[in-house]
Amino acid sequence: MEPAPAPPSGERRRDAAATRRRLLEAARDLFAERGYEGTTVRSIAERAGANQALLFRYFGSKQGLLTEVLAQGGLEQLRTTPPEELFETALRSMLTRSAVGGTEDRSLEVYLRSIGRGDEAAGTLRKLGEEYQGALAGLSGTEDGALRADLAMAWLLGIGLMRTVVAREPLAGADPDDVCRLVLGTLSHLWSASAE
Amino acid sequence: MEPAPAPPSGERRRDAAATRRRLLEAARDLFAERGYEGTTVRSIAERAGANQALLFRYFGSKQGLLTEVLAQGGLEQLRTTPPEELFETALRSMLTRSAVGGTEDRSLEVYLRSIGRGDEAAGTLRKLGEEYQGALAGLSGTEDGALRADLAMAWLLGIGLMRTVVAREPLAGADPDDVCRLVLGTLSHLWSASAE
DNA sequence: ATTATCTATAGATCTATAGATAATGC
DNA sequence: ATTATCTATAGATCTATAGATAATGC
Repeated sequence: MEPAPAPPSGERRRDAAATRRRLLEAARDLFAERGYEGTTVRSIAERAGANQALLFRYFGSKQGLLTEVLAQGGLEQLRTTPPEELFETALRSMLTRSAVGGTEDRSLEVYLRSIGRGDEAAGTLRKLGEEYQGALAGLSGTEDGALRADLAMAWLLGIGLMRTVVAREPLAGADPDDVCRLVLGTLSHLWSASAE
Repeated sequence: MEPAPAPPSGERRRDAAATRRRLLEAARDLFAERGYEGTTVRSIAERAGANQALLFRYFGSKQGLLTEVLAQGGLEQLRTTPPEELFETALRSMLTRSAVGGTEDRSLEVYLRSIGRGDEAAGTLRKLGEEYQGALAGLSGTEDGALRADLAMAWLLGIGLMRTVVAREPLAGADPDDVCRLVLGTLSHLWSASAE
């Protein structure tokens, strides 16, 4: 006999590891939807179907939970993509939010929603940004490659901001291919243009 | 005899209009620095050198104060600037935060720092965005002018995000003229490029 | 017996209001 | 007398903790 393979819904077997995982996923989603400060620990616990006190038992504090959420979402994609494809890859993944419920990376959304007080998540995103910058800076042959890389990243963040946070039409509902074509076509001038 | 022309610092003459104005300016600056929700009414009153209860007397609520801050700033500039200069004006005012204490427009900063939390302030802020879109949409002769306007605004916000929030070099410390030249030069292709 | 989970609550916010006080103008 | 300003506090949050309860494994 297998020992209760699938917990019947409504009832749940005691399992600290699983509860911890549910809390982590609930936090990731709520932080991404409402931002760090806009999310209460009680709402996280409720979505995870857990008691609110467990959050502190397992993560110490709300801040500790954020740290772990961002640590889990990774730089993996960045390191396995060649620089010349990097911008397009990042842009596309921001335009098409794959709706998988699993271990989706939503750290960029979390960051975008938590902008208000930079001290919370800024440090973590700064690291991510540096890696992107380093990879993109070489794309332009010019001396100010790093500045151009920053500007490209700024556009990427801005598009994410307008789409997922502001959610304004027509950008929010636009075909990713159309957006890609416009942005990549325009950006090609940024890489190659002289300083004039 | 002039009736107390300049109030000696430390002492202040009773003046409801002036107090109201000071509250408005303090709110504008704090909202721009910390976002709407990150700012407490007490901190606004303190910076304005006024009692916290006066804020509610003069503006009804914290939300009402935000509405007035945005009305005085962004909307006015928006309506008095011709569309073809609008983007550059907004970009420059975001790049060079003129340190005047007067009626500076900081609505984009407020927008940037507050839009994350999709609750109270969102509605008021969304209106500001729509006005910008409407003004910019006409710049491109193409059918998808609104989309291109959104993309331009996305870049504007993204640049503000990278400069004021992420504060990453070299963008944060770059010469505003250099940034303007690169961005405007690149964007000109966005307005004119065909859909390909 | 161990420990995952829950109850109850402390303590620190924050917005907003009611009513008192005191500086102004007539 | 009018009204700008201040005091005091209600009422509604929110994070975090201490200690009780109860489901598990030996």
